[in-house]
Amino acid sequence: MEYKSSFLNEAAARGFFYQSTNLETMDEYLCTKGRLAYIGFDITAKSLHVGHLIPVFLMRLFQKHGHKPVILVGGGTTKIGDPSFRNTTRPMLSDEQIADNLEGIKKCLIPFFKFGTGESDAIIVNNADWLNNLNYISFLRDIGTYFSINRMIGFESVKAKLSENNTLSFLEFNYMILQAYDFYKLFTEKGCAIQFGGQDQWGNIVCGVELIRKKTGKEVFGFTIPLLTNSDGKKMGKTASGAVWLSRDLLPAYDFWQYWRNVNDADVIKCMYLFTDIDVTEIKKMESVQGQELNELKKILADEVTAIIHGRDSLDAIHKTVENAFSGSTDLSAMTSLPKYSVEKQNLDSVSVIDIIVAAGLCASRGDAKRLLRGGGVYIDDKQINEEYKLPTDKNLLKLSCGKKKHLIVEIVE
RNA sequence: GGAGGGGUGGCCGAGCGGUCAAUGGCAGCAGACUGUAAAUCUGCCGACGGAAGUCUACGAAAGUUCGAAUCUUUCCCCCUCCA
Repeated sequence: MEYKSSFLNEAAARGFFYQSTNLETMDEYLCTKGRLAYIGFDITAKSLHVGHLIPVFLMRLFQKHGHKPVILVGGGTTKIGDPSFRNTTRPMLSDEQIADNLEGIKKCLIPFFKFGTGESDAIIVNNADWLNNLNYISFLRDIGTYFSINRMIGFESVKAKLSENNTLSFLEFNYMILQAYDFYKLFTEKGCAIQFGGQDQWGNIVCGVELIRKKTGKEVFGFTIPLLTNSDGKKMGKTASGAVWLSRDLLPAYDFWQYWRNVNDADVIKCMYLFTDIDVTEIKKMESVQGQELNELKKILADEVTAIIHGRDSLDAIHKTVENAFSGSTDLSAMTSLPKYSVEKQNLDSVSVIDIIVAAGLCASRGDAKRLLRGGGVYIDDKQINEEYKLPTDKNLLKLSCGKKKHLIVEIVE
């Protein structure tokens, strides 16, 4: 389908579009540059992770097409916790934790946008600014009157929670109303007439659209992104061993790059569309690539995503490390992106490989490290070692590997 | 307020006095095969210890018992039905 606005065309072509309210009018509306749209992030951790990338990249696209992204951080709503499609209640966070997380998240957002006061410069707003000081009675009279419980319990997100015998607390039930209120605030105070969100946010977004219509008689728009899953059905961006963080304090650029280098074959093209700035027509040409050659695409994908978040400068070191670490090269000094661990020469007798593995955080416990070693998962300079192995005394650099992908440079110092 | 049913390892879910560090599934880790992919097969999967073993753990606390995830009491939490 062809849209009038360049933004919708590209968003749809790249796979960002799931559903929207009044598509035609919104399309028309977006033909004028400098429109505002917002998306909200809860601040439950001190960094964004790969799961947040889809909305972030959508916003980036929005800015690319001359519009103004409004990033809403949920300093207020995080205190409530969005219950949509969750079966456990979110843990309550203290004010200090929230403030701390907020700083971290802001940092994560910086590489994606141009911030400022210009027509299409992104801004960050915090809903704590208007939610924290709400007066209960006047809020109920002013806003609560527009919400019907009958209607709210009809929303899929609520129904799901109720039918699975989970408790939906009144606190959580209010999340929807507050999110609608956010939209209302941003519309009336900043003229922001579009809200983006994940597919699971549909109900919450529609609530906002309705609230604004009832209160102001104006039409605003909601736009949702499809729930993207891996080829194996898991939510995209979720890895098993914890989230893939965007903050470099939590995850070094090298590991971030590796995450993308290792995506499933079936997901490479999808990720190209969503997470890179590569032109749609260019990606189209890549769609025919099959089999082993996909590895090349994975490298491009990894490069492009990493460049956006960690800067293009970070790629050099990563490439050098990868070329050496995965080719059996013995040039350990070239693998600068690998973590390092130092051992003093005089301690060599008392320090075992297991000690190093645990101290460097490659295994969670000594038992874990031992099992790994027994199972043949530990290598020194690419040679599998066994329990009798002693660290050599005649070298000053060693490559210690746990499995084929996790490497550590062991430095023996005087 | 009343009656009933529950709370077990990251999750789901068995066990219902010793053989239980706890079946099974999922997730995870490693090995084989490959392409740093997927699928498949094999092994591992509480902590400490070289090992024997020790410790911690079946919602919390007390108790019965030689011995408790399993029995009793109290407490906390969740669910269902009734009012």
